Amino acid sequence: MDRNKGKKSLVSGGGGGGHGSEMMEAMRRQQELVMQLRALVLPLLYAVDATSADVAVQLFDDVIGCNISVASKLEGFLMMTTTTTGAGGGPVLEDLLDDKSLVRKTNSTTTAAGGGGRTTEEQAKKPNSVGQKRRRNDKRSRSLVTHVPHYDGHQWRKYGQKNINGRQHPRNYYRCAYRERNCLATKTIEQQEQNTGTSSAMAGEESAKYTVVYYGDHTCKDYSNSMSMAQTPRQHVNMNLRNGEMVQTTTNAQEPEADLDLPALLEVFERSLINLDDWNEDMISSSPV
DNA sequence: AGCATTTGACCGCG
DNA sequence: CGCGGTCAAATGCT
Repeated sequence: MDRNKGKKSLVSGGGGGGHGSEMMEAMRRQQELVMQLRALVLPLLYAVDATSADVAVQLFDDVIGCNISVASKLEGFLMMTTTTTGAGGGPVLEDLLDDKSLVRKTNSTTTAAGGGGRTTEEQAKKPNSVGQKRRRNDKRSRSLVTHVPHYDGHQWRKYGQKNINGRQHPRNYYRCAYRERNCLATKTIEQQEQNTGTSSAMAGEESAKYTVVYYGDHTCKDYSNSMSMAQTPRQHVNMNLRNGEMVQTTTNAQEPEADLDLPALLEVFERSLINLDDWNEDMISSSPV
């Protein structure tokens, strides 16, 4: 069957049912573009003027916050409208059916003395425990290359690190910090191997590029200040550009969501719908720098 | 003391 | 069977 699994059928012609899907894709694309712009601008701006860069961080954060908030509500709205039969709206619901946590581990496994000193006898004792690992869904993944992989406006928690064969740098696995909030968004960050010209060794650290691959969508609530920050002083964002990572320890995650008029929003977006024909979901934006 | 990160093991898929 | 993704206890950090 010509299901939309194999290819991106929803962005091809634009005919038929889902304007909402196109709008979701437009929102996602907007997120990616802003993120790329942020990753491109911030390091340069910080090298010049830290104060202006800080303002830029707030602006970027605000833009992304608005975008994600709208996208989240739009997705919820689409799921409500498509209901069960899903006349033409299918892909979102279908993707959300990835219930990996349905089974998890049913065994108690109290003897799991995991971590560093696990003995070999214990792993033989529990063949069916330690949860079901399912291979990541490769569809709907969005990747980008950036110098600052942490400037995506979200808060992530690292849950794994793997050494990929034949690569210098390991691959880091992150999940949304609000995974308990049914947010299944994950991402992987992997530093690209660069053949440094032996001239400047520290340039490798400073201008290291990272391949960030995003999986899933953020269905969590508002992650931070979102769109009502014009009045709030908001906390400071610590940025360690030397290490290439941003330490952002926000604790105000309990901000309620703002009310949005989704029908009006849909109307606005229908009037200015972005053309998505040339956007691949696998776009590895080779930013030439 | 609580939480995020680390890190070895487990497991599904190709 | 090996690789890659995830889990979860241990460890480190604040």
